[in-house]
This record gives sequence, C-alpha cells and structure tokens, in this order.
Amino acid sequence: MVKKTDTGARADPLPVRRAATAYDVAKLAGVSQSAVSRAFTPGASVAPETRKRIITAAKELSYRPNLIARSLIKQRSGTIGVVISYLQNQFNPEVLESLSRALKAAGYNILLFTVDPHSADPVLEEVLQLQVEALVLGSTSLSSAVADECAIAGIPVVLFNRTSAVNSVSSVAGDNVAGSRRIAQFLAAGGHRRFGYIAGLENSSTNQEREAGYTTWLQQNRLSVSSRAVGNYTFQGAWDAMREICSQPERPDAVFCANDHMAIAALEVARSEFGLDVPGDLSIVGFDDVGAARWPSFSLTSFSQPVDVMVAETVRILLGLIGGETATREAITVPGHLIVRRSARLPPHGIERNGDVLVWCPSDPLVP
Amino acid sequence: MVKKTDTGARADPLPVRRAATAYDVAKLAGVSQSAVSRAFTPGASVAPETRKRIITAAKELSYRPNLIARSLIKQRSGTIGVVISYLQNQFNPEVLESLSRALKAAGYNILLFTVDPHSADPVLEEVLQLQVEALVLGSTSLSSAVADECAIAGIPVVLFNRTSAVNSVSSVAGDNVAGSRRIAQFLAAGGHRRFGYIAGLENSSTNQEREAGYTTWLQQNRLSVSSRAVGNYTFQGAWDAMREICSQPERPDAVFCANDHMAIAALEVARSEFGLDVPGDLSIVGFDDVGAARWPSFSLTSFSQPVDVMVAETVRILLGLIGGETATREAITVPGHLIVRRSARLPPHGIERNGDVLVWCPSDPLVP
DNA sequence: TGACCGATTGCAAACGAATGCATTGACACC
DNA sequence: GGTGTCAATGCATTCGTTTGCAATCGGTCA
Repeated sequence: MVKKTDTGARADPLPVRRAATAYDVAKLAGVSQSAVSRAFTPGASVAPETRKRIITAAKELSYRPNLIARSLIKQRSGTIGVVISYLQNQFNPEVLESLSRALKAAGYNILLFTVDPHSADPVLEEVLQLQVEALVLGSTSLSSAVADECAIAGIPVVLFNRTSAVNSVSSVAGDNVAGSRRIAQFLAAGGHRRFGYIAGLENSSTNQEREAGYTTWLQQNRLSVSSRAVGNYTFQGAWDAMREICSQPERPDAVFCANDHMAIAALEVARSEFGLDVPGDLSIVGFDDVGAARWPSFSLTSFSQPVDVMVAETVRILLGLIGGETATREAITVPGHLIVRRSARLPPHGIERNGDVLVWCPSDPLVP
Repeated sequence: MVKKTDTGARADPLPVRRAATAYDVAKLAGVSQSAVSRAFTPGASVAPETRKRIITAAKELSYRPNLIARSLIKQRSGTIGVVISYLQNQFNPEVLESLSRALKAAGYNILLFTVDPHSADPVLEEVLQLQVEALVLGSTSLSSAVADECAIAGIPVVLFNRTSAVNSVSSVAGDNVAGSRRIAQFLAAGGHRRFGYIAGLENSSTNQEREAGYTTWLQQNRLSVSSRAVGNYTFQGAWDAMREICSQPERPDAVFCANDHMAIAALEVARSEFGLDVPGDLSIVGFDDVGAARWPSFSLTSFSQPVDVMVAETVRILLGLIGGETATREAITVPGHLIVRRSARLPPHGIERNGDVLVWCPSDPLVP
C-alpha cells in the first residue's frame, strides 16, 4: 500500500518553544512593548535608531506580529469568506483564482468554504463566528435564507453569479436573460427548428433567467422548446439529461445547455453514445465561455461571462460595503458576448471578428 | 457597459451597532460572562436551567462567539493554510475540494493562498503572521526555501504532490517514478519506438521524478527519448511544446506528458494542428488521471494519483504534527495505477478490468 | 532663563473570550 | 447539628496586540 519513508529527521530539539511575542522583542531591544508595536506599524512615531534596534531583535527571535491579536483589537480580521461549490465546473476555479488575486490586491485573505451542493448549509453559523469582514456566495445551491441571515448579522454579502429578488443583498451576475435570448435568436437564425434545453439547478436564479430568456424569445417568435431535461449543473446530470433528450423520437437539432460544463457533457454524449456529428446533426451551445470551451475538441459556442470584470465588480461592492460608505445594495449585471465557435451551425450573416474571437452581432434588433 | 440596478434598499437603519459580546448576553441573562462562555462550551459545568436562559438571551441578541478572541486565548486558530497555484489544471481544484472536505471533517478551516507560478513568494511572511496551525504547500512552483523557513518558524508543513530531498519536511506524493517507468514499459510493449516527452516545470520534483522514471526505463531497455520539449505544466506551454515536437522530421510515435493537463493540450494540437489520429499515428499518455481524462474526446491513458488517498494521508500527517505527537517527518508515496484508455496503442496483453476501469498489470517484472 | 514645542517613548486600558480558583449553596451522611 | 461533597457560579487573569494619554527630553525662541 502506501509507501512510507521515515526520513529520520527529528523536529526541533527545543520541545515547545512558544513563538516570540512583542514583549520578548521589547525586552531584548530594551524598549517597551509599545515601541515594538510601533516599529512594525508603518507611519508610527519611532526614532529610526530604535526602530533599527527593534527590527534586529525581532529578526533574532524570528518574531512575527500575531495577526489574530491585531484583529481582535482592530476589530477587523482582514479576511473574506468565499463560499463556493463544485469545483469540477471549470467556471468555479476560474472565479476562485480571479477572486483570490483581486482580494489579495485589496489586502484581504480568503477563508474558503466549499459546500456540498446537496447538503444543507450549516456552514453559515461557522462562517459568522469566524469574523470574516464580508462574504462572497458563489454557490448556485445556497438557499437565499442564508444571504438574509448574514444581512441581519450585519455582515456584507455579495452574491456571485446569482441574484435574489426577495433579498436586499447585492449581487453580480452575467447577463443571463440577454445572453439566452441572444442564443435563441442565434439558433433560430442558424435555421434550427427543434429546440432543446438542458436545465441547471431548477431553483437557481441563473437557470431560471437563462431558461426564461431562451424560452421567451422562442415563444415570441412562434417557436418553442420541444425537449427539456434537467442536468442540475453537474456533468453526470447533464450526461443523463442529454441521453434522455437524444433518445426521444423527435430529437432536437439544437440544444442550449445552461452552462458550458453541461454543454461539454452533452457534446460528449451526442458524439460518443449517439454517433452524432456536432454541429452537422445537432448544434450545442453553452453559457460561461470557460477555458475548455476554446479547446478544439469542443470549440463550444457560448455566451461569455467575463470573470475578471465580474470579480472586479464584486470586490468594488465588497469594499464599499465594508467601508460602510455604500449602504445601498447593488445588483450588477455584467454584459457578455455570444462567442461563436464550431459547435453550432452558423447563421448566414452577423458574425464579426472581435480580437481573437468571433462574436455574433445581428443587425436586427434583439426583439423582432 | 455594466448594468447597475439600485434596488433602493437601505442598510440597517441602526447605524453601527456593534456585534453583541458575551458580556451583553450575560447582562441580559443576569449571569456572569463566564457563565455565557460555559453555556457555549460543550461539557462545561452549567445548570441546564441557566444554560437555557443564556441561550435565549444569546438568540435575542443574535450573539455568536467571536472565534478570533477564542483563538487568542486558546492558542489555536483552527485554521490551516493551503497554498496552491494554477487552478486551470483540473488536478488542483480536485485536490482543493478534497482537502477542503477532509479538513472540515477534522474541524479546520482553510485559508487559501493562490500564488502566481511566476512571481516570487512573499506570501509566506503573511501566512505565518496569520497564525495558521499548519501549511499545505500544493504548488509545484514554490521554492524549497519556503518550506524550510516554515519548519524553522515551527509551523508544521506538508508538501503535497511534491517532495524535497534537502528539507526535513513531510510530503505526500504519487508514485512518480514507478508510474513513469510503468508508462515507458507500457508504451514499449505497445510497439512504440520513438519516444517523446513533454516536461513540466524543470525544477519541480514531480517533473524530475517522472522524467527520470521514464528515461531510465527506456535506457535500461536500449531505448531512448528522441524528442523532448518543456511545457512547464501550463496548457499553452504544452501546446507550444507539442507543436515543436510534431514539427520535427522524425516525429515520435508516443509522447508521455508530465501531467494530464499538458497531455490534453498535446492531444488537441496533434489532432487539430497536425491532423494526426490518436492513437493511430501517435500515442499520448498523461499523469494524474484527472476527471477530464475520462471524457470520451480524450479518453486519456494516464497513471493515476488517487487524490482522496493523498489528501487523507496529508491530513493524517498534519494532525499528527499539530498534535505534536509525531515529531518525525514522513515522506509518503501513494501508489497509483496505469489507467488504460484509448489515447495510446495497447500492448497485446496484460490489460485487466478493475471495477469501472482498465488497468495494465504486466506479468513480467517491472525491471527486465 | 523660562515657557513652549515637537518628537519619542512608556503606561495602561482596551479587544472578547477561556479558565483556574474561590465561593456559594444544596444535600447527604454520621 | 456538624461536616464533607459536589455542582454551579463569579472573579480575575490571560492571550498578544493597538492606541490614547501622559511623561520625558532636547532644543528653540522670546
């Protein structure tokens, strides 16, 4: 089984030497503890001479200020809680990485909570005790009650990629409605006639908005969704959903999946289990424009959610809420583009180059 | 641009009501602060009657114990630092999610640090101040000096998917040497004759071990690596590396990529840029067995690194180090399997079914 | 020379909880 | 009734900082 190599090295011979405190440094440097504190506080009043002596002493004891004690007195932890789930969906790691970068730049650290999409959320109780200065809820599966409770507890919350009508919490999301309308329009313009939809989590705002945008546009144009199945935003769920859709007598010639993660699963099923040619036999479109959508094997047509912009907005709101300046809640919608690749049949015109990618910008108004 | 919907809702009318403390609760419940503390400490001595009164008061004030204050007095933060980089490589999110689950089960929270693989690492200084109880270094690009410094600071460190010869820090990794030997053997048995290698970060232990295992076995069998390029573990890097390899006059008929993330890039290049059939014209093998390796489009033959086992070992070591019982450093090697799929030509025999997957278990001894 | 000023520095009180120790009361037992 | 026991509770200290305030000191200016 597991190979175990005992390197033989022993830990510190000194048994349990507690970490040095500011007092220890003070004693060594022959100053008061306050002086030590000031020596480590930029802009504080210390004679350059003493500061140097203190720094030397600190280095000798390998002293590091205890941020926990500092948090206690300063009443700010410098920490932001990020709740996210299902890192298998590439969109989430992308968000996490971007968020991490942006928050670090703003001087904050991240306390990470991954939640099981299926389980309840007793996470919250813990999070609140941890004195995070704010919370980013990036999981599609969290109940809105959570957000409410936080708002009551007085801790700033931003919903990421998720909105909430009932709560007065801030949110940042992509343009789900416009994007999915655009997708419907794109597919119709491409000559498709039988429209399928693979839904994400039914009670998530993203799914509701994307489905609404898609369905509504179709209806307004005397078209409709002929096949629908629920993928719950998971790979396996989408796999099964696609299998179900493709097994029906009247298979759709276009399937819009509520996100790229599911679209990839759908694409795999169509090809590997049904031997379909995409987009020859069937067009598939996703939402998010994750990294893998660009991989040639998928070359997925998708409506983009610009992660960096969304994250920037999130951080802006967060900082405003923490500072207490912005008391009003904002609901931000970040626009995206329909990135045209090869997983869906193309409409005869309206495709334009935009830097590296092709986007669809129909000249006709969005609503016919 | 960004659409902004002001929901009009205003924040708490009460301006800055500080969170309730144990004192507030005590006053309301007519007890001492100690009693409140005890009421929230399982197993402490409180009359059931008083406890109930305290809990009620606490609920009314929506009091939550301040974990920062608790950390200070208890001398333990309940937090573990996880340093990781490049979440685009699916292996990393998989690790992160598993680690998060395991640490939560052990009662710890995660302070997440994502580091830019290219930048230096001033991260450490911050991390140490944050009083994490231990550190998991999951980034291939961190200098070993970092680990050393932590060890000196007396904070337990476990290297994840990374070993270190010079330092006396613990580590958990897959079986890089055995795995890559096995891959070499597998490719040779499959009748390949021209062997390529796409390297990860040159100074990373994983790359060194994987390359050594591969190269050594080939040499011992009068074979050799005819093409080598460096992909630095990035998608783009592997892309360019594969392009370079495929452009050579004597293209290899088998390419081992130091991880799956790069193997996918290589596969995409081979197909989309060179029109090659995999495995008809060229076999590709990876390392890690990430989720995407199972996707039919790739169906990547890969040596597995069992994330959950590795994480379990990591947590076990961590807890031992934190408890102070285990003073010795351990270097754990978690065994894997060569998961056989369709991205590489098969040897005539030795393939066995193992649950859902095929693995290669040659009857011949590993070393000829 | 004396008042005043600014830069340094130390003192001591926070921050919010945990906990050893002493105190209180109830109860049982002899 | 006196004494011992035990549970319940409060007091006061502690964790490692920050920071307002006061004290000190050297020097400047009138």
